[in-house]
Amino acid sequence: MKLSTLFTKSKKDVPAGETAKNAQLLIKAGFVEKEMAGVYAYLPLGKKVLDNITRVVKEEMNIIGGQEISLTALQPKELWEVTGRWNDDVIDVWFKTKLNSGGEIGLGVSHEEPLTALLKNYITSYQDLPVFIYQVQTKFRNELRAKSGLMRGREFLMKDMYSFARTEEEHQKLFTEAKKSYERVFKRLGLSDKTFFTTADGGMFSSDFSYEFQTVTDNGEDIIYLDRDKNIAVNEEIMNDEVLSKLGLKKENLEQLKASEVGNIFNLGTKYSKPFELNYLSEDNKLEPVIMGCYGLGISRVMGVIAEILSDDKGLVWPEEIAPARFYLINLGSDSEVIEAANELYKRLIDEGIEVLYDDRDVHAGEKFADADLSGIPYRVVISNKTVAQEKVELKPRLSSEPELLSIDKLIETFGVKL
RNA sequence: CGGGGAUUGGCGCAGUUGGCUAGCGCGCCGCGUUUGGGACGCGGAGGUCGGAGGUUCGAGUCCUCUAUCCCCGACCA
Repeated sequence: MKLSTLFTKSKKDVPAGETAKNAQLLIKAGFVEKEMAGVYAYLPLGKKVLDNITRVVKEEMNIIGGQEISLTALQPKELWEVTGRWNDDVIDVWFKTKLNSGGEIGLGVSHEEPLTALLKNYITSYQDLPVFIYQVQTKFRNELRAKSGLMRGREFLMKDMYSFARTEEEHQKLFTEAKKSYERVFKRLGLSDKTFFTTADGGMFSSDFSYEFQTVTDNGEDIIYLDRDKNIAVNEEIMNDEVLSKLGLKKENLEQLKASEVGNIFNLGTKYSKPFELNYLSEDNKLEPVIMGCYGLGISRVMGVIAEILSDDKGLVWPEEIAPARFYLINLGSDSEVIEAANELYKRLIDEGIEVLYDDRDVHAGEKFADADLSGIPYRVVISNKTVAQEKVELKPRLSSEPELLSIDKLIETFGVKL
């Protein structure tokens, strides 16, 4: 993509009211636009990042056998009355509205009910289980106070996966697989150093604990207590002596940290399968309730968290897998040889299947460098009189301050698609 | 939902006790000079001051109501 044709541009100022670092940077760099509190539109570069995060998540869910579907955002009241969760005292963040033809509907806050109901049409035998089903969808929650930029929205993108097992033991197996896949996701997203498996309250989903992936950041909403040696944490909401001894943790080894919940996985047991009568016939011809699990991952929130914690004073820093492009290509100056060389390299990179954002604008070097840094694209490639004279290009990783000169062939050999 | 702050061109802001054609910076358009870290000169376009009502000869400025945004708290399935 050429920057001269990209309709967005970076800003020098950000709204004073926007204090969350993630929102400030993403708005400044032209990745998102705020529509209202907790509701953001994604612009071309931001949409690429969001899609890339989604891609990584889907790949990992698919590896463990996740089957992707897409449920509906419009939810009929009747479905949620089965579990009592239509009641505003139970779920107080519904966006509810009426159909012109009569019924009452809500915008999906989560999807346990519809999926459990749906599976009644397909799960009848022990031979139909186990199964992982997931979707990536916009969720709507009427938060009293949206805040922290992308980290607590009223409309946000979430991957929610559900597991369906025959027995508690089978559920545990699925749970462990899902947990591992989450660890791979956070590793690929560059968050693993700061993300910890955390035991938390089961909330209204479960009478047992729930488990969260908490990424340490000052802008987080949760407080966790981390045992660095054991690499596990406890959410403040369940911190007490009983829980600690159950988890084998000692108070004196714990470090108090602020964190943001980027993922949440837990056992639903038969909480939903019972009311919806989602049963299967066992080998010995007995009707048994399906054991369910739930695995959430806030994709747009993760994007906010990454913007928040991986950035530096110059701007965003995207991990390679999710960056909007691999290279930020700059032509320096207006000499025709330079521009020609840069244009040629741009074409070559496209031919080689390397994503590149080409800053072909007629602006000063400083502005291009500043935007290159701000955008967080992993590698900056500069074509100038100097590089043209030596028949080389200049390469600089986003976080490095030392550019290196190398030939175009070497560049492509290093970064091109391996066939 | 409680408390605090805010709303003035696309963005960031200023606008004294009410007073004349509402300013500044960024960005934008044109011409020229520049070109390895957000350059400069000259000339332009663009706002009716969140909304509604009121006080007044006169309201961006005062009063009432209202909407929205931000922060702290509560909430967070």
